[in-house]
Amino acid sequence: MTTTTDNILKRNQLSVTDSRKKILELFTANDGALAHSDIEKKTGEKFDRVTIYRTLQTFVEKGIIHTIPTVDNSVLYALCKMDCTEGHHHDNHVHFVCDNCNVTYCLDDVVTPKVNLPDGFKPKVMDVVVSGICKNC
Amino acid sequence: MTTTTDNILKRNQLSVTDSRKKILELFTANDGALAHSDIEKKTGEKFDRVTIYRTLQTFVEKGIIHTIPTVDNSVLYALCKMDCTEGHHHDNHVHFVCDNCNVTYCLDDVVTPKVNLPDGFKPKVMDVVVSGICKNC
DNA sequence: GTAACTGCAAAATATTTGCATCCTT
DNA sequence: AAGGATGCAAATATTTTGCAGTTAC
Repeated sequence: MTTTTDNILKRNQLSVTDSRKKILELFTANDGALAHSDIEKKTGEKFDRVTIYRTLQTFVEKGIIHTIPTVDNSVLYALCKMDCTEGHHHDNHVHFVCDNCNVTYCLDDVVTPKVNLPDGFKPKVMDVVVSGICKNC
Repeated sequence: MTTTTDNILKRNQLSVTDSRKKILELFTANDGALAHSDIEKKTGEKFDRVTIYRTLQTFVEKGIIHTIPTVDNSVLYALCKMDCTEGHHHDNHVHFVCDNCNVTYCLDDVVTPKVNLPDGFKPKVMDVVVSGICKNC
């Protein structure tokens, strides 16, 4: 049987390995964003730290996941839900960070609003980070 | 003669030292955001790396500067233009990163738009990061 | 003079690279 | 079998901490 994670990997011309499957599963199973350390914990330290770095980097390059800008400058990753392609990531995204439980949500469905920039600034990509209280708190 | 930077420091109950004056000057003289490494370079490595870390941290705590969320997770700092007070930073901000010259601008004057979040999400603070081409490129 | 700030050394963390071995195709 | 992926070791880079000496007030 071919699982969803296998498909995602194959579609991106990546060989299907234990670490990639497991890490990708974490993302599909979770609607929150994950930090490198979360992944280490949730995989039970089964994989080398270096492997996790390389796997995440590969996934970002392929457009499977993307990094989330955070105010405290921790590094967070979340699944790309739609048309992200290698190299360029389609990110008109809204991210939500809960002040209480500290989970970061990637709200792909929320439409990003327009902003009026000063003269001379030409916008291309926009990332929005909202913080507050989430639906589960 | 009392300079502006001196005033800012005094207003925040910080003693006026060389490093603090110089680093604060960099921020007031620049409309872009600064990374730790920028500060090292622009001060001509005159101050210890540790002093810069501590100075920046102090400024953030006092609400003189704030960190900017970046997609590539580098750590950037910019001046707070208005009513930021100790502990809590008033940040309905728009930040603009130029794809060309790579400068980050802190557009305090731009009004942040409203977004419609899914049920149960209560927004408090919103940070917007726009990238594209800036007025000088 | 005293409290606060700085610089140096070193510890703790985080990230990257090289290479030999193992696994996927 | 061949190319790519992993794990280990080690090199770098980044950030934090402790402490003694110096400076601002």
